[in-house]
Amino acid sequence: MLETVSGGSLGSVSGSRGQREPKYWALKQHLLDLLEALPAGSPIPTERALAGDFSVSRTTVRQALADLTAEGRLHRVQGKGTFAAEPKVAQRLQLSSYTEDMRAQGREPSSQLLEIDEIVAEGELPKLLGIRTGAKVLKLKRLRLADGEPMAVETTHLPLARFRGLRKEVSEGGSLYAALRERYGLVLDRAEETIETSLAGPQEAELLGADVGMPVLLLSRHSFAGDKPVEFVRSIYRGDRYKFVTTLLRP
Amino acid sequence: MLETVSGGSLGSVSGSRGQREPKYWALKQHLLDLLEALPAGSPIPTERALAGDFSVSRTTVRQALADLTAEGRLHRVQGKGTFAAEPKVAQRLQLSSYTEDMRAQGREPSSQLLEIDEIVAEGELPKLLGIRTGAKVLKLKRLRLADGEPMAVETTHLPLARFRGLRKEVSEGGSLYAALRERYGLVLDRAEETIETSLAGPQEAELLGADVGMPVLLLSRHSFAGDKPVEFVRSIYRGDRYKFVTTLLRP
DNA sequence: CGGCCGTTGAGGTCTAGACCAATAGTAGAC
DNA sequence: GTCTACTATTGGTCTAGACCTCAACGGCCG
Repeated sequence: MLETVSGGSLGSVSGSRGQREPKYWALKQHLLDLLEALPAGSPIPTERALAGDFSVSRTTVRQALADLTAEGRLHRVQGKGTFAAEPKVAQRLQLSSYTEDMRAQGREPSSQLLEIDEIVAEGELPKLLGIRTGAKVLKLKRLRLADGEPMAVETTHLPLARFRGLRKEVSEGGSLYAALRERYGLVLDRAEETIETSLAGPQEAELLGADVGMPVLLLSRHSFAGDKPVEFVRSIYRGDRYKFVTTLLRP
Repeated sequence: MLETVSGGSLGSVSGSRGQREPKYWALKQHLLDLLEALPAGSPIPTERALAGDFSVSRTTVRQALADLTAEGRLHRVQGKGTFAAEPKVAQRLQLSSYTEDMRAQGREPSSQLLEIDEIVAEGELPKLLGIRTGAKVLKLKRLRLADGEPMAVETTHLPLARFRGLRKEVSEGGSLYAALRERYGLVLDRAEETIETSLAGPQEAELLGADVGMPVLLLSRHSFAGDKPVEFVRSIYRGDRYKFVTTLLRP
């Protein structure tokens, strides 16, 4: 049976902390307690059951569930139910390829090439890649996976003029960084990264197997080899399943 | 007058992309277009006005507004209205004090000491600080500001035994890192940081002047001086206003 | 046996309206 | 003139119910 500690139901808690305590918030706290004792993947009661048990409307239940889903504590599947989510996986912030990153964590990396195109540089791209507006840019869009699970959607931009033939190589499934190193003799030695939050749109949500509106981590990487810009990458990671780890050293 | 490009209203868009296009999503896209042309701080129409103009229920309008608020595009104030939000501010990821960080960006840093307590180490804390369970820990909770704006809520844990007298020093407004350096001869030379997403709870939201449920960046920092752990910090940053920047070098 | 199909039940979207809480302006009392 | 109290307006919470899509199960038919 589901009950709060404070008496009968969730209703009118307005005496405990001297302030408002919305019902959806109380329900959320209760579900958090419940989740403590639940292994990942366990189903939790249905929306309608929770509404009945706690004598609130389904809308109120959904407000609590939406919060917990956005926090990465729940996983919802239409037609099936709502389940306790998996814990987060760490992603090391370092100047290495995706493949190296994942291997170092004992996960099996793979990629799906979603899109490969030659586009015309405009907006912020010319400045970032050190080329003129209108120059050709190689745009790569890849879905990154670890152990078969979608991890991130990565969009890479490279100046096409410097890397003739790269398109063919990457199309055939080669590693981008390996091709840069072996074919062009380039080793990336510096990168500027920014990390910020955003929300998953329908396209990203579908690719990542996530829910629309889920918080994501937006990672932008601007890489250099010998002070010349080589690539500009924007990656979208599921915020509920991944976190970034970095080690800082005093110079 | 507010109108979509596709005819009269948002209703029944179901022919455009062969799939569902929820009304709240269409409204959200429309508002994003509107925000493009709006300076930060401008008010947008009220919930009831939007509901009327687009012939949808207020609940549907609120779903669109909640998304945009979580994305940091809108700022909502009860009793006043809904406004276009400010753009993000960068926060450099480096092994330095908050004060140094902010100064380097030309912002005036300040702090408010919210809480200072001696607690007993339990859970993960003993391992992180290299002490035994039950040992005393100095817990500092501070609100970090830049130019008077709340930036983050920072909770620091230090092993009390190594730093007798630190409590008094910090209570009197001294800089923590300066005290460690000058009084205990300690220079932090390494830190492990993790960055992940979370949602603001009522307490953090109030301190940060943000809305409950807004995505936040949760930064954990584990700092060392000569291989001995010195502090463990958890900071909560507003995800809509700050992003983290770091430079990575090939060793 | 195997595939089709309807039923059941889950979450997803949406409505129309209610009351609460905070804000800001205004009219009246002193 | 100033202060207080009222009121209109805003977002915040909540209800009770509707209809949708999607997934799983099971029985019927070939």
